[in-house]
This record gives sequence, C-alpha cells and structure tokens, in this order.
Amino acid sequence: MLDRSNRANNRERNLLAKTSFMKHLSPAALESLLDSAQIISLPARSIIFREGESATAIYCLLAGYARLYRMGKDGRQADFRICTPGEVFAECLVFGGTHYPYSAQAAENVSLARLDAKDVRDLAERDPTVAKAMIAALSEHLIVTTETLVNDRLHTAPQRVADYLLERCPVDSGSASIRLPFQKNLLAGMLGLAPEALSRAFSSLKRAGVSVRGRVIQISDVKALREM
Amino acid sequence: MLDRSNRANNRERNLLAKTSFMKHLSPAALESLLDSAQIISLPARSIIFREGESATAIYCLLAGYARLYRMGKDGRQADFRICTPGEVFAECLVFGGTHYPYSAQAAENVSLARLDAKDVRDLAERDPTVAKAMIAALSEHLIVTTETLVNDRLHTAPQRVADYLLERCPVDSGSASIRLPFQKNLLAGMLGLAPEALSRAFSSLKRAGVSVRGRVIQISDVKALREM
DNA sequence: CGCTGTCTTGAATTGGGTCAAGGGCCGTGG
DNA sequence: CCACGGCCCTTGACCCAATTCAAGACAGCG
Repeated sequence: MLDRSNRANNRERNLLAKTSFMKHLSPAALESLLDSAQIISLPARSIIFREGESATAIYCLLAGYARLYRMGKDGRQADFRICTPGEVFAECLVFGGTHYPYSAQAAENVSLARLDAKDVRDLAERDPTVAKAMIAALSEHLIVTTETLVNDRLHTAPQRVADYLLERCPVDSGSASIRLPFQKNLLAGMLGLAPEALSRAFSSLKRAGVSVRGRVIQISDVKALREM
Repeated sequence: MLDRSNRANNRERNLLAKTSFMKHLSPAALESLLDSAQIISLPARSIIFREGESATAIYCLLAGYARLYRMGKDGRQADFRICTPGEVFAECLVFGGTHYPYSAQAAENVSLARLDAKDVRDLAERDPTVAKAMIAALSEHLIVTTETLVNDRLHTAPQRVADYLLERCPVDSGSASIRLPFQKNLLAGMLGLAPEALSRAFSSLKRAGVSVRGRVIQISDVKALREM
C-alpha cells in the first residue's frame, strides 16, 4: 500500500501544525506527534485502509481528497464523508475500536500523515490539549454527519445541491462563481446521489440561475437560490 | 419547562454512576458531577431544548426515551437518534458550540440529569478520565450516526427493519421474540421512515417469517431473516 | 483524428411519501 | 360487563423523487 514512507520534512511539519486538529496542542505534544508521524504519498484510487482491517493508525490528510465509505454486501458502496486537506479521519477509534469501521480511498493523488493510534491515545491521557483536540474533532464530525443525515431525510436532490453551493458562496447576495474542488462524481457520492441524479439536479437549478460549465458554477442570484 | 428540579438522591446517583459515560470516571470527578447534577422529570412530549437555543447544559437520560431531531423550514421534522436510558446527549457542544444544533423531546415520561456544560468542560480539562469518557461517548455516537447514514443510503425499508430486529436478537439462529421498547411511531422516525412505510416494511417481512402483534415481534427463523 | 473517461440525457422502474379511509386496542364511563 | 371514543396502527390509491440501464455528447490526450 505504501509507495513512500518517511518522517515529515519541514514543509510537512508546517502543514500539519496548522491543521485544526494540531494548532492548539501544547508544544511538547505537537513535537511528539510531528516526530512520530509518517508521511505517505499515494496515487489516485489507492485504498488507504479497508473496513474490518485491524486499526493501528489515524490519519491526517495533507493534500488531495479522500473518500470515506462503506459497502453493502451486494458490493455497492456509499460515501459518507469526503475529507479535505487538513482534516483527520479514523480518529473515532482512538478509544474503543480495534478495527476500522469503514474504508478510505484516495480520490486523487494524496499525501497524508499517519499517526500511530496508540501514541495518540497515550498522549491524550497525559496531555489535556490532545484530549481537547480529539474532542473538538469528534464533535465537529458528529455534527457534520448528523447534518448530512438530516439533510438526506429532509431535502430533495436539488435542495441539497443548492445547500452545498450556498455553503461555499463567498457572498450573501448578487452573483457568485464557484469552482468545484473535485469531480462531480465525488460530489454526487458525498450528497448521497447517483451521478445522473446530480446532473439532473444541476439542470433543474438552471431555472434558479445556476449555470454549469465543467467544474465552474455560475450563480446569477445568490439570494434567489437561497429561497428554494 | 421544569416541573421538578433538584439534586440527585441515592437511587439516582447509583443510576448515573452505572452509566457508560460515568462508570470509568475517577472517584473525585464522579462525585463532583453527581453533586452538581440536576434531576429533572418531564411528562411525555415536553420539549427538553430547542435547536438554536443557547446551550448551557448536557443531559444524561435516566428513564424513558427521548427523540433528537431537526426541523426543515417547512415544519417537517427528522429524527436522527432515539436516546435510551443511560445515554448522554448534547455532549457535542462541550467544546465548540454555544447553541444547540438540534431539538430534543421527551418521547414519554422521562427523568434526566442535567449537567452544566461549563462544569463538564472544566472537569475534562483537569481530569483525563472525564476527557476520555467524552471521547468514548463522541466516538460511539459518531460511529452509530455514520452507520445510520450509510444504512439509509444503502438499504431499503424492509432491510433496515430487519437490521434493527437482528441487532437486538438474543440468538443467532432458530426463532426469537422481541418486544419493542417504544411505539412504532418512534421506531419509524428513527429508521427515517413514515409510519406507513414501517407498517409496509413489517408486512413485507411476513414472507421472511416475521409476525407482529402490537409491540411483540416473532421471528420464526433468525438465520433466514439474516439472508435478506 | 480517434480514444478513453467523464458527464449528460432519456425512458422505464421502484421505493417511499402523502392523503384518506378503515380497523384494532384500550381506557373511561355508563 | 358492555358501549363508546380516542389513539395508534394498518391498508389502499396515487404521486413524485431518485435509481437503473442504455445511449449519446463532450472533453482532454495520445
């Protein structure tokens, strides 16, 4: 699975230290984590870990995007989170789990930091800033996942797409332009849609002033979009 | 909102102390929490807190069931978790949030312990056993919520109902009998279904040997049910 | 220029929501 | 003990959203 694996260099240490997971750690804890972190680069589509594998590490994404998903026994798979640079994942097993409860795959070329779960656990027991960071990350993920679940149950595909666009709209009114950070394929999965359904959702948003060209989305009237 | 509010008596302290959230706390932390806990009894259907309210406390359910849900702007509401006795909720805001991100309602007569969020936060910073308990609770909830989300996306209504039944089947094969702990109404919400859909799901499970009479579910062949 | 992979469009199907009516269960009161 | 009324649950009919399957458009790239 590893095509390259080593200590973090200066650039990587800086990236990691700015991460929301690490930025409030005590200097000692930060250094200990940075020293023990393994940096791994993987090509697109590699499996980072598979659900059911015994879990020895948590990860922090440095560059690229990663899919977290589970599969049904019929082979279909459902994404429940797309990780963006700076985020941690698999952190839910630092206390409790011994096996990964889901799979992770590189959606493009990624570079990530691998932190030994036991190290983090020990550190969290000794250093309250580490525990606090864990709690903050878990809370955040719990809230986001809950929101996703509720959105699925409450909103239709066009509404969810509109929500997604509005969340990353720089402005509150007037017009805006957004560039999707990844393939529509991935976006569809993260919204719980088949790719075709995403396509149709976009085209049904045309009437609300949304136009799509490749990865670039033009919104003519943000306020109007917010209504529906 | 409060119809009775006071310190925990011995019975209540015992209940709380056995809770998965509290059972591994240091004696000092446990006592401090028990001393500051407020015990509240509420009749069925009371609102415990409403989404958007400023959040000052987290809760631990002692008896009865509680719905956690959010509402869409059209007034429809979606449950995402049903709390059972012994569980904590609203714990996600101990670090981070200042307002409840969802609403909580008593599904029947409930009694619950109210813990001041700031107390818990301070305690967690000082006492690693408290932080650890928070981390464990958050991890657990994150995993369960993730599972729910994935189930929604991957499985049909009858499959989700079958899953629910199998999860609380004492045995692995042969026949089994389960008594639902609450109204079908509530079960429907927790599975993300309209009550009618739950009904239909049950009746479509008849062919798999599931028979329903009131709250009692008979499963003639657990192994057969597990297949579908 | 053709190729490969991504995206879109169309038609058929299905799962589940909604609305409206009927049935069972239980508590209350006669 | 039975009758009544309310509440929850079930059933049926209808409809809409979204998946699936299949085919075509489009882009980037050799």
